[in-house]
Amino acid sequence: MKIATFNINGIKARIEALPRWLAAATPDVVCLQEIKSVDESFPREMFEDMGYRVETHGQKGFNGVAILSRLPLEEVVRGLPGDPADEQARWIEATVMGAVPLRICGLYLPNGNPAPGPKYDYKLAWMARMEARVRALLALEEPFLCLGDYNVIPQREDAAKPDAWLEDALFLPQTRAAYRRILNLGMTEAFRARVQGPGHYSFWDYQANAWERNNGIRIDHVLLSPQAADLLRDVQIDREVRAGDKPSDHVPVWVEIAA
DNA sequence: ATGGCTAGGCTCCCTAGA
Repeated sequence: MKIATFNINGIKARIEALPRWLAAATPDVVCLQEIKSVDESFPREMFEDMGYRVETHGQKGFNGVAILSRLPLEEVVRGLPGDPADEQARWIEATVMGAVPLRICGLYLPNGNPAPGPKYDYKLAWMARMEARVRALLALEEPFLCLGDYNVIPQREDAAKPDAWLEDALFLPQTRAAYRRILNLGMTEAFRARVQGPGHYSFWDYQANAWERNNGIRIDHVLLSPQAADLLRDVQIDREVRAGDKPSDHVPVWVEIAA
């Protein structure tokens, strides 16, 4: 089963590029971030016509996440548990009903800039809530994945110019430590389980010819529970998508799972 | 890089992104 994450930076703006990638890559499950749409405005029929079930958790203007799946989805949860007052649409969970039921968590972790400040406080609080949710899911001892736009640069090798990010919310020591706390619960980061070394990115800024200069960062990640890590067969970053017509500033990242 | 571009709001400039 091929499972992907893709921050599309607006469903309306990606109304051609997203179906183009789906047709070429044929993923079974896709977690989308930054749909920038309310549920009622999401063009679900377009994806249903391509064979996908569609579950959205949108909001007006910003954020918004969704799951597309060729297999039935059950037990959909919208919103990251732990703060009923949080109105930002950044988390959606569902169980993909294949031969092995697979819990999928699609996430759009807060950017957090500028740091320090209230936006950074929100990022760290959100990461603490995610840690609690992952801890609860791990207790079930079942295969599950948390994939999405983490807005975390894990290590220096994950940025073309790491020194430019030292004061940024994506790369501050506190951010990286909070991310490691989630990994240290027992989660496996799929890409680094398979690929070593620098030069692998998932985001290139629209500004300053960042793509042409390969000035990128790797911030879109797939985390696997121990039972899901047992099933990992492949992981890829579809970097060539960034060179297509009217691209998102992120590219898809996907895993192949033996399930 | 004190923001060079992109997206969405309900706009003719603002916020937000990373």
